[in-house]
Amino acid sequence: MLDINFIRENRELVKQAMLHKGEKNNEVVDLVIEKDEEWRGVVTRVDRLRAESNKKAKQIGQLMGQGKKEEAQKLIRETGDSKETVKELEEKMSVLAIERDQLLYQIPNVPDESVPVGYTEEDNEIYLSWGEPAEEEWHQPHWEIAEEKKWIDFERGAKVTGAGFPFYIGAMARLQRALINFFLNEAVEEGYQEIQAPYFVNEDSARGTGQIPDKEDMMYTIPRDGFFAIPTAEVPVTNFHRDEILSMNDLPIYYTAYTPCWRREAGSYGKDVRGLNRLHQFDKVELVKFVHPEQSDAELETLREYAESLLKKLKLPYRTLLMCTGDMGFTQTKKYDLEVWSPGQKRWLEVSSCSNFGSFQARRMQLRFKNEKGKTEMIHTLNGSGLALPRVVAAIVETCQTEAGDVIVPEVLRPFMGVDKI
RNA sequence: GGAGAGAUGGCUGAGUGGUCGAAAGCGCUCCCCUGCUAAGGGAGUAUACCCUUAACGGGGUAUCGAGGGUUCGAAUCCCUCUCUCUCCGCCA
Repeated sequence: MLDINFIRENRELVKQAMLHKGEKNNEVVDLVIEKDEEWRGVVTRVDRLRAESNKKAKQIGQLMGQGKKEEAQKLIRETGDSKETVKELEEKMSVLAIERDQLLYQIPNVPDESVPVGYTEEDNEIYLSWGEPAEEEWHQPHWEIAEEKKWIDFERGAKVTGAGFPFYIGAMARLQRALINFFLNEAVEEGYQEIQAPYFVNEDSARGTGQIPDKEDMMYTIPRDGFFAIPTAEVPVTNFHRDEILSMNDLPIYYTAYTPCWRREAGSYGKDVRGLNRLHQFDKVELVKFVHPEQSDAELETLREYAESLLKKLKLPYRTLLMCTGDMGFTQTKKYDLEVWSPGQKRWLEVSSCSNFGSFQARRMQLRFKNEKGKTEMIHTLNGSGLALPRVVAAIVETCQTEAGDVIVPEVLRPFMGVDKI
């Protein structure tokens, strides 16, 4: 969420930002400022009343200590009338705070100045392209190749669990394991600390990274225990430092984690969901950064460059999009999407999304650090995929297939695969 | 799953109804002393919010695992929950 004081001082900027992100109901900005003013008024009254009764209680304590029981009794009789008022006001105060926060949660992060203003994916900017997308007609979509080679079993996955939960078999299972190892090794080499995270999180964590309240439907729930199956490692890893105050010397912190990801993907059907394009369970290696606010712009660029380097090493043609204001999501200030070329489908597939969240997530999580002046300040968080597996697998299978039908294993994966072709 | 013990500031640890936001020690920061890494002396050292100030600052409120209750007054008493530890059971 945004800082209420920032909103107060930048009312028009925040309203404008909401319009740019495609949120038409920007009068919530005015409402939250009104609500905050009301809340502050009540806080002031409560604080004053409590100060009075604290003072009296202290006097009574002193009198009791000196043995002046009768004088104390007299004072005790005088109290009590303000007690009711305090109680009423306290209730009002907490109701107002909740109402204010609910409004606050509806206000998205403000996009960075460098982000193009736009409302559909047409408005995203092609930031750069790498490699020559294969155009030959004989390239098959990966689901055909996988079926011929018996590499992926969607039917049995559907029988055992449901649609979108495939089995990977033999060389395909091995390829996934190879990619996980390759991605983790590269990340560690780059200076990210490898961590293994829980696959379920509680409600506070889901709120910390912003899945709740705005993207609640994306997650699978375990209601009996109040858990959510993680939709991305971003959730447990970013929440790792929730409610902490870090020292400036700790920064920057880089983490990488491999986890499966579960997404309900409610309401998405059609040709986009064929094969590995969109699954309910998939594997991903995630990258998370905690950085000094002044560094986050530069850190986003190095994050993007690192993610791109993985595609280069796999020799998969890709392009990088700078997402426009309307297409980049609620919590981000700036976001790049990396899309790999799928020669069998003749389309681009998103395999990574690198985002800067500024202090938006940190404020929800109360994740702070002591700055140069010894003051506590919100940290900036960033994350990116490095990378999401299924579409990379699809791209490898389609791109590296020869006309004869073999799939040539990318060189960097051969140490993990043990073979040159599958 | 059953039984018991516990949760206090960066850490260790005192505190069982009143002047406790909290002793003491350690750590850390600054200053003093000392002619050289040591030792000693002094001061400071949580977080959030409100009011006030141009600012430095000042005043106030809340927080001793979380939430609720009793009381003029709660770290301290009562209730609920969470977590940690020990023992038993079960188990990859």
